Amino acid sequence: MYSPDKMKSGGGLMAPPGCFPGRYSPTYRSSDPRRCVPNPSGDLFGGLNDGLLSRAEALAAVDIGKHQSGPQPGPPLPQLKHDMVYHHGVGGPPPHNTRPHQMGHHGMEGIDMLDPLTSSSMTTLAPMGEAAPPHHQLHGYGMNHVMNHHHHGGGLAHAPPAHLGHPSAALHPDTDTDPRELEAFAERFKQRRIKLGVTQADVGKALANLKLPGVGALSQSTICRFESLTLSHNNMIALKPILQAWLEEAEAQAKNKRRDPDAPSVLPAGEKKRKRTSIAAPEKRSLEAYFAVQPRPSGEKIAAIAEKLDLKKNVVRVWFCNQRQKQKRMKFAAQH
DNA sequence: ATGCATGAGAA
DNA sequence: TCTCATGCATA
Repeated sequence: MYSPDKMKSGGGLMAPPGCFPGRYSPTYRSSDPRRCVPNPSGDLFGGLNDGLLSRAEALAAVDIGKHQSGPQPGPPLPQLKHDMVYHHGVGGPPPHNTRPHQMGHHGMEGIDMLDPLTSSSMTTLAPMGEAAPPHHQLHGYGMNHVMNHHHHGGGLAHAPPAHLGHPSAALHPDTDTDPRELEAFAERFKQRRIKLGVTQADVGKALANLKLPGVGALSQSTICRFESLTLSHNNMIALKPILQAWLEEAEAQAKNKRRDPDAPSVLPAGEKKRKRTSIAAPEKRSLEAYFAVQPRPSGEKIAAIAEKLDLKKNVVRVWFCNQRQKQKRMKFAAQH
């Protein structure tokens, strides 16, 4: 389960005054010109027989077979369509209108009607295979001071919700960490933002003009993720006060009709464009199969998988990292 | 809106 | 090496 505990531990809210979003320099290194190479030889599953891998391969093979070979009663393929659904299935959702998950899944492979078995067992509240790694760092991303506004004598942040999956669990006192509160805020935020006629990107940039200590600009991506609650719990909590501040400021200005005329928009001259590798569907399915049996493959395993799928090892490694992050993000929401 | 990626900090 | 916050590029 997630464990927002011990974050910002013992006053050590390391907030390097120079470390805030929107800082680093562009480090494009045109990593690799190679794109996705859809398994060339078709020898996707030859050789390499070591436990998990072969098991995963079987899954992957089946999956692939279902899509390119022919009809097969495919076994439970862990369909990791874990796209967060920030819904607290609990009893009385206090304040907020029911917002249907607004994730517009555009180009996703149409493989959702696979098997309700695995999906259900996962979406319920499965704490995922994570044995709760005892490390949580909430490193400096400048806005620490701000998010700091919630007391706690200097020790740990807030007591972790000692309940797990109890529908009627206790409502901890900390309103700032309450998922329902966050959800409600995100909803309000988006609504009011739109009312102001401001885009997500605008908000991101405007944040820098807020001059809040240690708060720089954020990207459209982040604002979007905040609104759609696709950030980690801690991330949501950290960003809330900042966005709230912006919202209030923006509405205040709107009311006064005073639109700041000075536009500091110094359009950054064009730079190298980073290219995004795109993993082809077949490879992706294989990766998902591997992930199902071993979310955290060793370096060698990764190398093996990479070679099999004819992908760069780093690409595979990053894929697993991102996969873990996704499966984990807002995971706690399911418990609330 | 989301996939793949970077980089800092912690293990 | 992993996690986590975050971003660029793109569907």
